[in-house]
Amino acid sequence: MNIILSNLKIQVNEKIYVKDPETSPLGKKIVEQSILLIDEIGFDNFTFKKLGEKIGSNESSIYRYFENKHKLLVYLSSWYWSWMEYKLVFATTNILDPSEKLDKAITIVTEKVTDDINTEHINESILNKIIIAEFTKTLQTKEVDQENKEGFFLIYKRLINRIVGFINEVNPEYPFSKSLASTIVVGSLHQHFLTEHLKTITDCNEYVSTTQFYLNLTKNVLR
Amino acid sequence: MNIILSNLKIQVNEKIYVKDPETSPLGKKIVEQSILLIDEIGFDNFTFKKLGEKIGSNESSIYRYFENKHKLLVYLSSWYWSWMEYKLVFATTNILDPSEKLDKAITIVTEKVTDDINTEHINESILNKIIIAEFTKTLQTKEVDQENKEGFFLIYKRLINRIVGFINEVNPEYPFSKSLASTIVVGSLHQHFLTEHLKTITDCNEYVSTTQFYLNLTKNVLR
DNA sequence: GCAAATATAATAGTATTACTATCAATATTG
DNA sequence: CAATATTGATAGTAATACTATTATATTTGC
Repeated sequence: MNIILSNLKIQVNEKIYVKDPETSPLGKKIVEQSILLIDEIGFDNFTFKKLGEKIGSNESSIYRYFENKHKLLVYLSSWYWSWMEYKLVFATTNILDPSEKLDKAITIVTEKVTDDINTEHINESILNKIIIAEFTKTLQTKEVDQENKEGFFLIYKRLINRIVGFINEVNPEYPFSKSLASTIVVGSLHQHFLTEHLKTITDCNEYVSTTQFYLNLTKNVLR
Repeated sequence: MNIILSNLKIQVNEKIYVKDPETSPLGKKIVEQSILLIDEIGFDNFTFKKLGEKIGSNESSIYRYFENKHKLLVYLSSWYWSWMEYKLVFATTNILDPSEKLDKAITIVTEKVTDDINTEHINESILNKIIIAEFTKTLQTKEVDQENKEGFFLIYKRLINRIVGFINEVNPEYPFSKSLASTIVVGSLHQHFLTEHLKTITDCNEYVSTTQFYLNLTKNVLR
């Protein structure tokens, strides 16, 4: 997987950016440092001015890559889910047993993320923290229907539907495969959040993982 | 239940507001109309200035009730979960069979909400739409740990823990009752959101309800 | 019923945000 | 090396998120 990923450019819908940040050093710096800054101060407090100061660049230069900070977050999310999709595809390729394949998939999307050294400018571990803390904000806006039409969430929906396919292989009779898949993916983000901030309403902690909870849940639901 | 609720004041943590909006006509108007305005334009576009214009009142008057719009949203959420807790408590009182009680509880927290005519100035149906679209924003801020310490989310956590109690009654061996309860409550909000905006990654629609999905899931997980 | 206290409205003002526009300086490329 | 594209610097605007002050109502307590 490593070799393949190192030669692979994660593709993100062109409508999300003004100029593709992967095509220049400044663009890459914007992506790299925005991840660190959003993690540090939170998306709500994040501004292009602050990012400009952090990277020693002008605010107006950042606007040449992204229309606004919302689009930047959508970009980071798309990148994350696309990267996650690759991990999932490679981890499940050549596995014939449907249950084993589904378990692998659930493990990939629910476990804690470590940095992928093949992507120079992106720290996936920190990006994962941002996704846990901020992902639903990309969806929960008044513009969601318009942005959905423009394909902003295609990669995310494709990832969910890959898991739906695995669920259907395990139990073709189960009538809620889509809801189960979306529950696993977005629910595990929430459980990670609770583990960090509201420990009294989750069982997940350093000893019992979110992955265990969802593996157990899925096994029981589909048997 | 109606008679009881009509005499009942929903209690919200005092630290959330500057002045209790329930104590004056202006306060009630702020709560009533903020629900309508947030639903209309979305929380991100909502400002106290716009609310002031809507209710024919001055911006500065609103600041005497709520420090900022985030606190107002936390107030509305607390109110909502408190109201939900009453519905849950009354719906489950005197039911002896644990499974039946849990099913009732799940139904209450996952089904679509209709207006409660006992609360003059609050339209619960619209408030439910706001909770679906905006609730996670009350948690997902950099200040979550501080606000949690101050008790901003107590009512919500108490509601989750009531459901945890019901789950434990049905199956005391199940090791993930807290994660299951939080998954049901926040997950059902997400399923309602998907039903409205990203229909391709949910099975819930006008014929198959979110409630059915969670009743089925819980039954299978706990048997 | 009136004085005192409280609540609300009106106005003004500040710092920050979220941009857009223009032009100069610097790199890149053909 | 000239043309082109990219970045930086500066300035400017409208909106946001407040705070402060003072005037005007309204409520309440005696």
